[in-house]
Amino acid sequence: MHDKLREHIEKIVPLSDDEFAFVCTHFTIKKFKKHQFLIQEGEAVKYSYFVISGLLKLVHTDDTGKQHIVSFAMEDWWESDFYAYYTQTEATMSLECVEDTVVFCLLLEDYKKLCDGLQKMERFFLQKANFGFIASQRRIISWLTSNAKERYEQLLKQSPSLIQRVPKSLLATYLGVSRETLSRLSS
Amino acid sequence: MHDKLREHIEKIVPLSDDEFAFVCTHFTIKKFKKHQFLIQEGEAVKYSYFVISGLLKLVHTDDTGKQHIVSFAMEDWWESDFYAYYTQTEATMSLECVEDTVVFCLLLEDYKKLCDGLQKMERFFLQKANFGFIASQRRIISWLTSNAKERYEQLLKQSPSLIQRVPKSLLATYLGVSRETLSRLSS
DNA sequence: TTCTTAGTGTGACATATCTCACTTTATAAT
DNA sequence: ATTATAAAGTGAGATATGTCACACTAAGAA
Repeated sequence: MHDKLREHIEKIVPLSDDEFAFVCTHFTIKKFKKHQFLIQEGEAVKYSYFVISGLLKLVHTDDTGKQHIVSFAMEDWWESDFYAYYTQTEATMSLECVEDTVVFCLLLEDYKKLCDGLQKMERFFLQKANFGFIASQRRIISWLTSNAKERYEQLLKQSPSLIQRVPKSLLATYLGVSRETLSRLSS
Repeated sequence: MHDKLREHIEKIVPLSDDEFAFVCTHFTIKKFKKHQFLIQEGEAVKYSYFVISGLLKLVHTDDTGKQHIVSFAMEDWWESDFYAYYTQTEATMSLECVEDTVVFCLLLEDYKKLCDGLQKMERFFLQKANFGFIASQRRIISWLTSNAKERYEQLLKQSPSLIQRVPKSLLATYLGVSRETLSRLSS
């Protein structure tokens, strides 16, 4: 379990054994079953999560009750309702298991201790945040430049594994088209 | 000039006079006229920019030559083609003045020195990156949940000053609709 | 197996948005 | 003041996508 975390961090900053041991003290492991919620809209957000295995969806529900998938989180991804997490306010999104999932949990308090106690980890989170920002800017560009079919093809190319694991109706919700339209596109 | 930068940073981390003096040595000031380019697609990205005054647009041009505004940057915003900047690769977006603009310029090298030399600044950039990510995630949600009219109204509410300063044809490009459609929406 | 539920495909029509062509109105330059 | 240029508005038809209704298939539970 912990190996995965170490590998992941060391892609960005190398750690000594002692340092990694220190890092580990800040995380707890949790396991969830398909359909369980890690975060519920309207409630507090205690943790940010690092996914060891499984698959999560981050969902925003609009006024009309329609669900929209803001992002999927698979192995090696960090996920949370980050605004609610950093500002300790109510969640505006829910985080739910699409598959049975194992995660490392990080309290905001421990996140801060980690950054204070080990500058390398602050460096690590900075790089993660920067590339997270870039990734979501790319998704915006994809919206601006492409129609539903092209966006679907881009997703196919970029995350072929996702397409195997997720029902198409969920992919539609992520791509921002109706499931009927997506169905017609793929045929 | 420098006051603006100091105020901006101190919203997140307090600085002593010495520390701020150290910070300043990493920046250079530049002035640009309307229509000038700070970054050109296909070229190297030397700097990230902090906007003192004026207005910039970050533009992605698609295969068909159509321009899409990825973001506007006004006073107190940081802007660049961050992927190209961090990875020192060719720009895939251009950055152009919508108005005469004054910026502080930060070389990647100096960005790194700043983070290494003063942990507070790394903290500052981390917070900026985190909230930048959150902001662009919100824009994605706005796309997923709203039609053109609603997105326009959200923008109006959220950045009323922008609407005064930019021609509607540019706003259309930012909102991802044709200028004709936007024109019909506002009437 | 049999039943139930989740996922998928498809037809018909409604709606949003785009595109192209043209006019009108501002704004800047001489 | 006059002319050029940028911005904005509008009509008409084309296209993309949404919605609703229904049929079909696959997969899990009894």
